[in-house]
Amino acid sequence: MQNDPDAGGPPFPGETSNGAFQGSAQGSAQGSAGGSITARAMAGLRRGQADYLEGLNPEQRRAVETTEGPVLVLAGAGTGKTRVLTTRIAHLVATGRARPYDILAVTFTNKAAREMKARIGTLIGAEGEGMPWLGTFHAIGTKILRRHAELVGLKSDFTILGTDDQLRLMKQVILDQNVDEKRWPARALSHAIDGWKNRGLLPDQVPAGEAQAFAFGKGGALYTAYQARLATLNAVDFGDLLLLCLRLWRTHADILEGYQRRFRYILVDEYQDTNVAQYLWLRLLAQGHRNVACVGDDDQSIYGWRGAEVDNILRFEHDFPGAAVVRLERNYRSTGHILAAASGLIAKNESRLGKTLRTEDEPGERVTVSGAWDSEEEARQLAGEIETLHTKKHPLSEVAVLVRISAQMREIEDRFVQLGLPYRVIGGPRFYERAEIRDALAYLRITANSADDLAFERIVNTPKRGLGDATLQALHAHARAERVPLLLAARRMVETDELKPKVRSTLRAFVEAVGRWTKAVETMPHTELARTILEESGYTDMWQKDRSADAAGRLENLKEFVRSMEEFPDLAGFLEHVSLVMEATEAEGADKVSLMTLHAAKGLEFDTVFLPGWEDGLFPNQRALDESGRAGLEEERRLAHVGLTRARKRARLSFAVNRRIHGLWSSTIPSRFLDELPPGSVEVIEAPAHFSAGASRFDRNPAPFGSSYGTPGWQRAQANTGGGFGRDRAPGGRSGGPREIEGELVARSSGPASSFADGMRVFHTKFGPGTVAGIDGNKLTVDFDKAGRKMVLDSFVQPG
DNA sequence: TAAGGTAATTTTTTT
DNA sequence: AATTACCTTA
Repeated sequence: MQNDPDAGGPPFPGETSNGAFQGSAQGSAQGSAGGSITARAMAGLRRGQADYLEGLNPEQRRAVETTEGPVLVLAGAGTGKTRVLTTRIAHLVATGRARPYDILAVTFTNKAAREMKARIGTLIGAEGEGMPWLGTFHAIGTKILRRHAELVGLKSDFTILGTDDQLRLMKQVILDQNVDEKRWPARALSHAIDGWKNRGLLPDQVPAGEAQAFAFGKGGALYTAYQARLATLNAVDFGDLLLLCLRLWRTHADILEGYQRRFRYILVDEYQDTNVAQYLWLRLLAQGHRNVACVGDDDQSIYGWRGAEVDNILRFEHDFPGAAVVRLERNYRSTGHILAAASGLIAKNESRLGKTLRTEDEPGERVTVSGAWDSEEEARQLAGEIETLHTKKHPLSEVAVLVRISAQMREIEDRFVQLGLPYRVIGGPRFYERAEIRDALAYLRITANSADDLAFERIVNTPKRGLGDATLQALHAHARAERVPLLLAARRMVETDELKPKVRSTLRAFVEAVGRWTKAVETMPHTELARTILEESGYTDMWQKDRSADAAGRLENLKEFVRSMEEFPDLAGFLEHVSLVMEATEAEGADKVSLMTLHAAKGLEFDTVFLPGWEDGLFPNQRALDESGRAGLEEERRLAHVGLTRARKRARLSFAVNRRIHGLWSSTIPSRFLDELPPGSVEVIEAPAHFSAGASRFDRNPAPFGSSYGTPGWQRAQANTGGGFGRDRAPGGRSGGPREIEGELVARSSGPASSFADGMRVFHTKFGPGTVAGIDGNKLTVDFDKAGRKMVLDSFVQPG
């Protein structure tokens, strides 16, 4: 790698393999009137220009051409961020400043890495191996760790654990340390450890107070024990892939220096999403040549809840003194009104570096806001509108519905199914996360590596063989005492009389089967081996016998799984890929509506975007507010900004006045974000004619929000919907018929906030009779005769 | 051991 | 409402 025979080429744009210079000259010849072709080409050459730089705006160009020293590129939504990144790499290579393998380019997702690879491929013609150091933080971390595994106490073929394996391991550790798993569930502790790892903290670096706050003061001990277990299994979790790099570099300065020297140029995508560990990782590497370019957008930081530090981007200039800061503010995606709405909203955030997106596109349609009686109606409305668009030849693949939480998807999907509207859900449980795939993987893992205890445990009784808890306990005891893997322990125990005859023979059959498969690794093609294993183990049989609805789908997934193995040369190669790239390759191209969460939508764009559920509590999400206060609100606002900026031509916001939350109907008020939108770019839509009869108050009374949007009337409506509308809507029926809403509102706003009082006897449809014990706005605390003390919404309680 | 019932628990998600 | 984890019982 250090000595590349092809590396000596001169830094001369005209001679790069893609023919950039020639292409430019020809292009000019076509459109040029005069005879100065050569002169102009030479001039361009002198300035180091090639046609990959053409079409960049001045800021983009600066971001590409400022190659030396630290650079922070603040790239707003739709400003050509990826283009800048890829062009920058092409530029570095084309001008001879670096060879592809001198450049470290990190992304967060495999998808982003893949896209960047493809785009660089078309720019400089170097495919695949051309950029060995382009990848996700974790992929590159893995690559580095495999080279120096022994220095951090691992073998170079260590396995990378997924989340479920992690949890399984944590459970064992908890058991070992005699911690009550009821009080301290494995999930919580795993999460804590993840958090520490995200902050770059090894077990001995965790602040003592913090470590003691977990598991009766044993937090630190558990972390240490967990790491020890990982080491004995020759395994790492995702956090380790970065954390152990840090440890390696801190303890072996020579190795660090090697990497610092190797990476002449460093590029980071989505910098606003980096956590502390990633930040430290980068900072160590960047100490060498200090040519680090970070591209990000503080206004699109939406992963604070999983450890991303917006601060990293906010203090870049402080960390890298003398850094050049380039702002990309010209948006090439959205029309004027959409951009104005998004900008106006995000301007309400206080902690931001500040950018003002602008466009030279036409204003276009205004962002629409519409209300619905309840979430079902909202779904009907939205689906109806999509159908209308579709009949007007709007491709469905250019329509997206972005929701705050996945629970919102259900009603929308139901409606789509009813109408026969083709749709696809993006995100959700990943292919490799599905139970059947993890099971199949576990079979392959135990076959490839007989010491993989976690895999063994997962499938020893899947399908059910009668090897339950008791058997596993015995195996564990033996394995621990002898310090051998479970499979080996099992192999020994079937030679003794420790186990009951029946269990013994089943276990023997299982152990022998695994042995057979392991032998077959050498002789049998790996896809055939996989098929054999799934067949012989009875695993496919298990699903074939399963009568549940999704069994067929699972079998289909298994087939797809085996098929996907074909792309890899052997079993080991496949397993390596799978541990890091946990995603399915989705069939693209079909004309379908996309349905996803706002988080999943980052980086995507569509002509038309629907954003349902803009209600306080849902969006901004109450929990985010409760847990992170103002910072939480700002992150929610950034999420709204991300949602709006996904739209090229049309953005449609909506809210429902009643929504089912955890199965209970609650009345809701429109999101505060709606009020923060610049009124000039917003159009409030009144009820379309196709509303189902009587379902909407907009039908009979067209103007509760109507043209008076933003006026005191709107404000008042907002202030009162919570207490006002819901009351008429006891679950199970619309008692009393339609109301004159406007009159009701006025009356309400001057009247008392609640018609309940402490000590009043009330009746709740679900919890039955009870006594009011407290009132907080529209929430009542009620001591129910049967159900005990509950917090309920007054709309479901009747005086009684 | 495994099925079946009950109680608890609900954001966002990548690697 | 729906999923899921846990606990009881056959």
